Amino acid sequence: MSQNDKQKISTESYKGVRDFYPADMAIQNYIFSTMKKATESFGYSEYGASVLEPAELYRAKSGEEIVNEQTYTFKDKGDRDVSLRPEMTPTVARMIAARLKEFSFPLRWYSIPNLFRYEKPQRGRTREHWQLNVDIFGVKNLNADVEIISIASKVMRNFGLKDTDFEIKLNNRKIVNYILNNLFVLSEENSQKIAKLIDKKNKISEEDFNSIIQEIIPEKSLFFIELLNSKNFEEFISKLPQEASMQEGIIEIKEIINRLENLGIKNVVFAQDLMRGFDYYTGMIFEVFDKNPENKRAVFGGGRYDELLAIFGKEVVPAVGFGMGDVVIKDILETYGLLPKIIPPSNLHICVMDEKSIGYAQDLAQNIRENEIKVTVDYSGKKIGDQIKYADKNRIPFIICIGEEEVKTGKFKVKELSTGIETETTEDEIYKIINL
RNA sequence: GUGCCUAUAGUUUAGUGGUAAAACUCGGGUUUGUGGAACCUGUGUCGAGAGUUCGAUUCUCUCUAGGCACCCCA
Repeated sequence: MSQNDKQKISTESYKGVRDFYPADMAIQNYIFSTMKKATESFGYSEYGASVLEPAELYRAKSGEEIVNEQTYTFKDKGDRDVSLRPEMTPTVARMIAARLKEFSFPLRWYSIPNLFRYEKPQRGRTREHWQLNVDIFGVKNLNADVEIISIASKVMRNFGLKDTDFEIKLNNRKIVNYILNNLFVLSEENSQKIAKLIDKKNKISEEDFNSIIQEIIPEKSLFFIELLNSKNFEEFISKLPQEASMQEGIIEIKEIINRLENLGIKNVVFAQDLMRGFDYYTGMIFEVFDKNPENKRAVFGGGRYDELLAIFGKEVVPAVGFGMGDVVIKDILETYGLLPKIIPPSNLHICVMDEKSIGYAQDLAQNIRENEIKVTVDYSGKKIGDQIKYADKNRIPFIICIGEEEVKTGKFKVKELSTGIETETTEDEIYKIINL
């Protein structure tokens, strides 16, 4: 068998998933640690779960078709239907429902799971992505909504984005539902059509938009369009009848915007055209928008979903949360030039002059590492110039050269590559120079 | 999932029906204990498979992957 010329295995990664080479991983780690730090500053605890879930978890919520077409679902050897999780919310809801009696609420939980979706890959749309999920369970009042949006804002700020770079759009399902179901009395089918249409309002022309509205609600299309085009919240509500079932939603929005403003979060606006895909939302919904005029787009969002735990047949637990994907945020940090510079893997590179000195160099490295300095030893046996070149290419800031002299005296020179300055020192004193 | 476009060195790209080029990167070398330079040099079965042809990297088909739009939206 000549395996070499036949049946070569491709070096390509599986369709729609990414390899993370060290440079990519460094960025990924930076993104994750920034997310974690912001979230943990609000006292949230990290949880985790397997990527494998029984497929029925998603069927219960989304219906058979979506499970078959949009998720990775297959049979295991025991004839069970298994899915790779397409989102985290059902998992966390399951975990909480399972131990409802054990917890004292509220629960503040977060996770950065990888999620899978069987979709045709495109820019910014992969088959595997990671998503920060932040949720608070067990708080019925608006304090939870305010807290969740505060965290979202803090994550953005910690990434170095300014409040003027992005906008937090706010709407409320109570208002949306009232308008679609009570005011225009739409069938389920039509209200879904309208919801989708509103969602892509900015993608299609005004004429197309208006004519589709006209088709669905011929008698009241003008009123609908006028309502949707309201310039601000006041104008919007002035056009609506005073109806109790909707007043709640209006009060909530006002209250949330006010309280966030008092917390110094002022880039929050009401947006009557904000819909969001999931239908399990029951109250406040929000979406963070990149205001970059070149590329206005939704970055991430979330909302309140008070009924979701009902699918497990347990008592209902009110919940608010959001999810933030790694692909979009990386994109945005790139456009704003906010990705960190390359972090050197090592602080100190020990160059070795001759074979005999390697043992000494290793021992030295071992001791220097006690001071939390990251040390690499060069075993290449190459010329000293090449060893230094290696350190330079890998952006290792300091080097030491070890040869017969150094082994004999125990003294050596530390060289900082950026300045070329050499300082004579010893094993015990070296941390003073490198920690400079 | 549907339609369209693309695929040449590690990367970005040029090019031709007679088996390929540039820039940068990477590896090796030229100064025998101190780098970022210069110079020399190496690397490709031209995405995979099949067909047309004397001959295919070039034309045709299939597949694979990527991109754009639709769809979907976490």
